[in-house]
Amino acid sequence: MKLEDAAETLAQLGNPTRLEVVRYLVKAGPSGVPVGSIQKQLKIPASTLTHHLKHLKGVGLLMQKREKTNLWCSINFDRLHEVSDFLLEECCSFSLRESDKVKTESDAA
Amino acid sequence: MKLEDAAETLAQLGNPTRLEVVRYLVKAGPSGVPVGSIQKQLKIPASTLTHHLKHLKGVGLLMQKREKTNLWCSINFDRLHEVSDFLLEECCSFSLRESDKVKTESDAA
DNA sequence: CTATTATTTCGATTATACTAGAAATATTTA
DNA sequence: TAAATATTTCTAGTATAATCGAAATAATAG
Repeated sequence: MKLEDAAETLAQLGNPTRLEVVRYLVKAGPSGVPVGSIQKQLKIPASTLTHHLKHLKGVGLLMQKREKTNLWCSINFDRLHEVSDFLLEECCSFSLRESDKVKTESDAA
Repeated sequence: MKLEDAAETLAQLGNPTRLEVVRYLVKAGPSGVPVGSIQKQLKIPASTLTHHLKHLKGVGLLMQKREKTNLWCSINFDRLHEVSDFLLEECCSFSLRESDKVKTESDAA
């Protein structure tokens, strides 16, 4: 995952309203829930919710599928894993050489 | 971890410049690096960097320790783990009852 | 076609974030 | 004290995001 994609995805997760939606969708599991149910359960105004869902969809965290009048929403678990992994990847491989950690003569140049 | 704290932390991670800093600090490992090294390596203007470091510190992702003229920065790995865990927690426990997933008569009320 | 339900678009307000240059401050060394 | 290095504060321009009511648009059922 590219850093900029990760940043964009994290930014979308970094809004309390959206994170609440994500959490709700995670709990809902793969089958998902209709937009209207999210709206009523979490008490988010419809237009606000649509706005946020568009954001989540934009970064690939949300999948939608229409069935009759309902638009079912579900989390893209793979995507969520990718982001989570990005945060921790390389956590255990401290690869900077010591010489890069302190200001050296060449730094000053 | 409370949802709002998680959201705030994710929001801070969701800026490309800050995420780059975080990645750099993760690579640097527990011993960390001075502010100036980050600034030169990543080519971030000093004032911009200070600004971002303050944000990271604000959500507990960054630890700082002065030694002579250098201010050493290191990642709070535990904090990073917490956020990462938040994203995935409950991922495998789909706890919404089916009755909550579809609009019901009581929904309409 | 009409009514009903579900969702989106529009528009406007308000707030907050990113960026970085210049000047200020701190800390050490000579 | 003076000089050098390191970091922060100040300030300001610019951009982007969050919010939500009202109206518009789908989609279906009768």
